[in-house]
Amino acid sequence: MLKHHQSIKSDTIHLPPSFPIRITETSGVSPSFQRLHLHVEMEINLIVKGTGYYIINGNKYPFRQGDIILINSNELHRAFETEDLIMMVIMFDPGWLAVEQRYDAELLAPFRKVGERFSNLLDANHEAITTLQNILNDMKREFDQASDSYVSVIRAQLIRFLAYINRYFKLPGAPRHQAKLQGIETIREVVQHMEEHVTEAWTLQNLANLAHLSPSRFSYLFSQIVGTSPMDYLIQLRLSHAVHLLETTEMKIIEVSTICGFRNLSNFNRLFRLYIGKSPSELRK
DNA sequence: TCGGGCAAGGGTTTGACGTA
DNA sequence: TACGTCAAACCCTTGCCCGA
Repeated sequence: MLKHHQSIKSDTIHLPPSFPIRITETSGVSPSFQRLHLHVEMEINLIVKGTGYYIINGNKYPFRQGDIILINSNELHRAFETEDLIMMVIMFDPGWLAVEQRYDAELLAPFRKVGERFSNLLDANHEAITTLQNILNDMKREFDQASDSYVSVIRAQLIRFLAYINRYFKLPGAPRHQAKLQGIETIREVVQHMEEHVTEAWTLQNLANLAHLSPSRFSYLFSQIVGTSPMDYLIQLRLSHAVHLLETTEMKIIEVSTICGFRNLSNFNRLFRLYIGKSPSELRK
C-alpha cells in the first residue's frame, strides 16, 4: 500500500546562487522533459519553431511557433513534440526576484496565479506577444554573449517580461480555476512508485490496485493526467534507464534488458528501436 | 461527478527460429 | 552474441452504461 504523503520527487536543477537562471535552446524534447516531472524553479518556454503540446497538472496545451509557456514551481508537467520542435527554455529561481516583490507584489502573479488569473499558454496571436518574444530573445543573446553587466540586463529583462504579462495577459472575467482532477495526487503516487520500482513486472491490474481503482478507470485517469497510457509510460521509464546503463556501463545488452524489466530480448530490441530510433548496440558505437 | 463493470477490438508480448 | 521476423496468445484501451 502507498504511503499517503508520497509524491513525485522534485527534479534538482543546479543553478548558481549568484546567478540563478539558465537559458538554453532544445531541439525536440529531451528525455528529462518527456517524463512527468516537477521542479521548484519557474520555467518559461518560447516555441521557436514547430509544434507539440504540454500536459501541465492534467491539462493539455497544444502549442505552435511563437507561443510562450509558463510553468509554475512544482507544477507537474511533461512535453511532447509533434513536428520539428525547437524551444527556448528558461529556468530561474523565483527567490532571485524576492526584493522586487517589495515594490511590485504582483510581479510573480503570472506564475503564482496561473490557472486562475493567467493561462499557462500565452498565445502567439496576442497583440503583445511580440514584445515578450523580443525580451526573451534579448535575454538569450545576453546569456550567450556574457558581456559586461549581462547579469543585470537579464534580470531587468526578466522583470520587464513578468510586468508585461501582468499588464497584457490577465484572463478576462471571473477568475478561472484549474481542472479539478481529484485523482491527480493518486496518479502522482503511482508514478512515483513506478519510477522507484521500474524493474517490477507491472500489470495494469497491479497499478490500478495501488490507486484503489478499477483497471479501466485507472487507465482513463492516468492518460488524462500523464498524457500517455500507463504501460506506454512504463516502457519510456524502462528505456530511459536502459539508455543510462548502456551509456555508463559495459553490461551485456541482455543484462540491461533484464535489469530494466524487459522479460524478452526481442521485445526490448523492438521497443528500443521504436522509441530511441536506433538499436541498443548502435547506441554504444 | 466519480467509479465499477463489461465487451470488443486492437495492440503488445512471448517464444521459436533464422541470419549476420 | 545481437538482432530481426512471425504467429499465437494475452491483456490493455476505449466506450458505454449504470449506480452511488
